[in-house]
Amino acid sequence: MKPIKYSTEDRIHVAVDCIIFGFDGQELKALLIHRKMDPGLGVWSLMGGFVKIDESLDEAAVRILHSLTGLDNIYMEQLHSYGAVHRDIGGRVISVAYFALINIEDYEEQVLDEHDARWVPLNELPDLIFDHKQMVQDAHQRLRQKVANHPIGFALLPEKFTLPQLLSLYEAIYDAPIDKRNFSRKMLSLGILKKLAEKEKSSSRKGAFFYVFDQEKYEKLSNEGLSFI
Amino acid sequence: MKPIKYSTEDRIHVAVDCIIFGFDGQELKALLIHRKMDPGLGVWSLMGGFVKIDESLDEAAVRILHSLTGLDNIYMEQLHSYGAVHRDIGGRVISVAYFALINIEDYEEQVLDEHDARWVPLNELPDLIFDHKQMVQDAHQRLRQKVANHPIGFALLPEKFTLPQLLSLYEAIYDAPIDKRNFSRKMLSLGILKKLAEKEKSSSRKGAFFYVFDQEKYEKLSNEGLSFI
DNA sequence: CCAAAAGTGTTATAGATACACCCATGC
DNA sequence: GCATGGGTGTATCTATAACACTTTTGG
Repeated sequence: MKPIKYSTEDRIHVAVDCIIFGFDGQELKALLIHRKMDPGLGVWSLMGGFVKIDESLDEAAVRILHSLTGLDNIYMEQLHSYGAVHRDIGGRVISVAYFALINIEDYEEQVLDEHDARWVPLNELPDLIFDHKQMVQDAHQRLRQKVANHPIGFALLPEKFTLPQLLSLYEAIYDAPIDKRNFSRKMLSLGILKKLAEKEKSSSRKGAFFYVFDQEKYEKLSNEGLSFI
Repeated sequence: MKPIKYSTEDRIHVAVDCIIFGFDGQELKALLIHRKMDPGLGVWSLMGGFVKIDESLDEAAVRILHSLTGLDNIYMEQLHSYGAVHRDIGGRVISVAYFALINIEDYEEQVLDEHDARWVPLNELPDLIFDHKQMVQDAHQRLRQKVANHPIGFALLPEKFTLPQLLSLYEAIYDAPIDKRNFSRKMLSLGILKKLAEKEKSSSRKGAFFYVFDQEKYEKLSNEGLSFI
């Protein structure tokens, strides 16, 4: 770290807040906690923390996500920075929001209790502290845009997933029904899904074939912009 | 301002840097200055400044834009926050980048000299300080996405503009030729341009009709997403 | 044999693309 | 009358949207 050469005035707390999305097969959910510090102790909140002087914004986001979920190598993207003067009643804090997509099955029940955290469906959001509800809504909006053109939805599903599961995910994200014939034709025509011989048998007698996302094929194709959905 | 309740550790300089776009009828340009402070005095740079403790990020962006251009009520949008630990050699500084679209004719030559500023075509960018070149490239990319779906390109043109001018603008933004018949059909079919009786006569003998962007019509239509171009 | 979910094909429509000629005017 | 840029129409193709029946199999 180089010595600080700028004046020490005008330095500001910078926080990172994480909108963590999960999908349980039915609904799109966000991981919320009860805030563990004053002001606002106990109020519903996103997971967050201050950026340390010797870590980048991205590193802070990874650290904060890890501290709540125990997970690494998670899809994460910077959303927006929130900088209203009085957005945090504890003092001047600028917050850089990140959103993350995790496979909800990877998330341990026990960690939920340790952090007093809960998965909450997006259409049943309680009041959140500060501007966190706005952040969740902005993240949801961004997710909708993004999954339409980028293969990131898979991060919300297990590694092996079925087309009906993928369809349900998109319907949950858009909160709208999607025609399954058009959907599967389009998804498969992108050429980035690898069909497995194995079937998922728990949700129907017939069983649905598993697929995996083929990262390599995708990178070959995606010299910019396939269109999903 | 409420008293600071959080510890004074971990406070960080937060800067705003502005990518200011202009269009001279031919090329898309960015407004660059020679940096006026150490470290990096004299190096090509974006216009920027530290966020003050009692102003929001958006306010800081407006202030900084105004200080360089004298302009108010300018289209401006937050782009991204840049937070690598050593991105600024003068100390730990997180930068929130904003991009602005201005009508280059509104910008006074004299202000250029006062600030040692210059309009530089995007494909002739010199080396810029820190990560500013990345910021310009990210902003250009975002502008491309945005003008495809939102009526913000008009902010780069005079209030009254012709279809050929608008076409040139889009061609400059995408750095690609666009068919003028398809373009004007599509633009006009959106129903957000008002044709004036008056013609622009300086660039052709026949003259091209002026249009103005019809904000009201747009707001009526745009309960989400027209598709431009 | 039946209930439940998986899988599959065709038609209609809208939007995108490609393409070339006439028009109006100042000189 | 001619050079210059402005303006316009049509045909093709591709992508999307709408829509319903057959298949599989565990019980």
